Amino acid sequence: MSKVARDNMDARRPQPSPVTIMIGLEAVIVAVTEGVPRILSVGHTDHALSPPEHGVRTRPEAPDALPFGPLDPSADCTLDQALRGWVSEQTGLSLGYVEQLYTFGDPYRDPLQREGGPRVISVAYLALTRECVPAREQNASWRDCYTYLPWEDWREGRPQILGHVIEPALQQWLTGINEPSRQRRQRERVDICFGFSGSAWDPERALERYQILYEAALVPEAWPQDTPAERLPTSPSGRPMALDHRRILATALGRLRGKLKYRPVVFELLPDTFTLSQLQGVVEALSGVRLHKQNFRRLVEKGGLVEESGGTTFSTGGRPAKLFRFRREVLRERPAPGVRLPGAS
Amino acid sequence: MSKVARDNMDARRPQPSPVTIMIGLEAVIVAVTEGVPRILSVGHTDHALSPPEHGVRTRPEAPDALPFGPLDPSADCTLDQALRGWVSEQTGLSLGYVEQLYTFGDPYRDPLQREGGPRVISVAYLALTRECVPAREQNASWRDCYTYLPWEDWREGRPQILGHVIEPALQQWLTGINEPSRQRRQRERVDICFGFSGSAWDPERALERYQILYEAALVPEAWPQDTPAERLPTSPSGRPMALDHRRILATALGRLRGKLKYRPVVFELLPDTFTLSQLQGVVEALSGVRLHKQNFRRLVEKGGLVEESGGTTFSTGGRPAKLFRFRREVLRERPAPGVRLPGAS
DNA sequence: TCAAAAGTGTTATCCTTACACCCATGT
DNA sequence: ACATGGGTGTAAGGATAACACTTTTGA
Repeated sequence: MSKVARDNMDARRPQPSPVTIMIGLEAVIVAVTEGVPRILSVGHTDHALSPPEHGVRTRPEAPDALPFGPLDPSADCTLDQALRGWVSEQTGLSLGYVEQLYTFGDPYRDPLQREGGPRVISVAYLALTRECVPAREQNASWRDCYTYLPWEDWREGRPQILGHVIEPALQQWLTGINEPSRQRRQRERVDICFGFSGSAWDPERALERYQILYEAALVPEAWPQDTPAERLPTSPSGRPMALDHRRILATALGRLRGKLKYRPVVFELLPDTFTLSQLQGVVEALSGVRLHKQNFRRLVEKGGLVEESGGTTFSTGGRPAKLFRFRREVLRERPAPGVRLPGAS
Repeated sequence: MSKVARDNMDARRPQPSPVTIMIGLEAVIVAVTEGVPRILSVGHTDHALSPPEHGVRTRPEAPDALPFGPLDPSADCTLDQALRGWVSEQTGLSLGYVEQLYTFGDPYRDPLQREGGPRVISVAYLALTRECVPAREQNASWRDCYTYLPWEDWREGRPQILGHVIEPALQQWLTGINEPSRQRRQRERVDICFGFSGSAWDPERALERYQILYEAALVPEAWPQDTPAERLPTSPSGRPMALDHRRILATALGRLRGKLKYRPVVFELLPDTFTLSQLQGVVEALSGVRLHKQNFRRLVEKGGLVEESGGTTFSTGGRPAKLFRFRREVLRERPAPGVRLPGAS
């Protein structure tokens, strides 16, 4: 090996440092049942089950959290394997589709570091599963992901919370910005992300929206640890989560919404055979918008995404529906097969 | 804090382990000049400048590497800030657009771990920059990214190397797979990724293609460290890089190609004003395919992506060209503004 | 018989693609 | 004059979005 390359190698040797590093693996495990997109969450207490009211001053003491497991650096496995391992151990779920989302490494994102603990770097994953097996752990359960991000669900029209709570609060935040050019930039960003002032609502921008709410301190997660209860600003609702887990959830939702359009990931969430309404229901649940029935059906059928399985189901409430299955050959035919959302420009 | 939540916290405390963890930040820094997409690479020796011949048995002793810097866990900054910091320190470049790509954590991906060194987790970033400032470091330089991934450049038609080297080598690899169902699955995967057997070429699948070449041991990076020179399989060309850096490069290229279509990232690589040909040249350089001139122009103009700046340039070789600039307002008007490639289904 | 959900048909409109052709400069 | 690259017009085909309408079940 040449001297140059050896020098580069040497640069990688660890410097002595008082702070050690820990890798945490966090998983957003998604399943859709009866039109509800659910994620597996742990650590919540039962008395906290009722969702907080809009605008109520609140700071839950035992917030929900995403399931996670530490990485054993001496273990002889990849990050993915480690993740699958502890998820199966803790919950009994064997994950199918798994995708790395993002690595979060802000200092002090875990309060433990303040107490002299290690610096925790979290590698977040998105996992999709068909079954909602009740988790093996006592304190884990499947929860509607829109309890955490209620402004993301537009299926019943524009969510009340946007007009009643979020828009005025963000306007107030914007007027509080002194520097004019900064204010203009932020106003544009808010308009684009939240669809204010005539901008369109883009379901994929879930992370950017959460990020803005965080910067504007409209989510309890952004408030300092030691804020006295009476000085807390009002929460724009949405159930909080531990640490930055809601940010991770928003990342997962945005990524999944994007992926729907160009990869056939929906089928990871459906049984082998399904009706077109079921398929549409899952897409709607995840994207958070309603789709035009006839056009949706034509798109997936003529797009070669599904084929009739031959069977029919009578459990529809109306006329029996044909059963379909995913048509794998589409992978050969089209470069980016997925379910196009309207206005996907 | 409730007992449940506290238990969760405690699970995050570090276990005693003989193996320590190190975080490395690696950057794929991209710039496009004169139609060549370049990345900043370090650590190569001058005598290795000539590209290896197709099919030559070779194992460069001082491979090129991506620039990287270790994360100081006690430093009070985010991963992004740390990255910008050492890039500016080492190269003098101040990065504009920066995006996290992926975190690589396979054990023993760095041979140092075998020698009892720490487990290295690499967080890879994609960074775009306009200027090709000659790097401050002696052994850093800008290099055509297709020297590393020659099969990805279809601008002059289908690359020779695909038909002459890669396709036969992969066919041989496939016939060597004993289990029939596995062989069928892998054959389908190869066809889809490389566009064999009538499948279309999808520029975005750069990572999947590299991954296959790696699994088929067609890149030197996949060969065992101690392979004697005479037993080395033939390389399907493409200049190798250190560790898994070529995989990181492939990740970056695929991601960038995808992003071009729905986010206006090209403009991060162009000066403030530019001609439409320059714009097209950059898109072509990155996507690796030629685009239809007139349609491209109409798409970006009627799509509201650019506006005339008023000026013209005479350094074209033909008729002077109007200068354009990026039209920021498009962000408001369209949910996902980008440059559509042909056949984007 | 009616509600509910499945499924079919048709049309106007826009966007993509491909082709042919003209324009302004340097040599 | 001509080569070179910049720029315009137009027509065919396909995809999208919005309509109204029929069919088949359970209650």
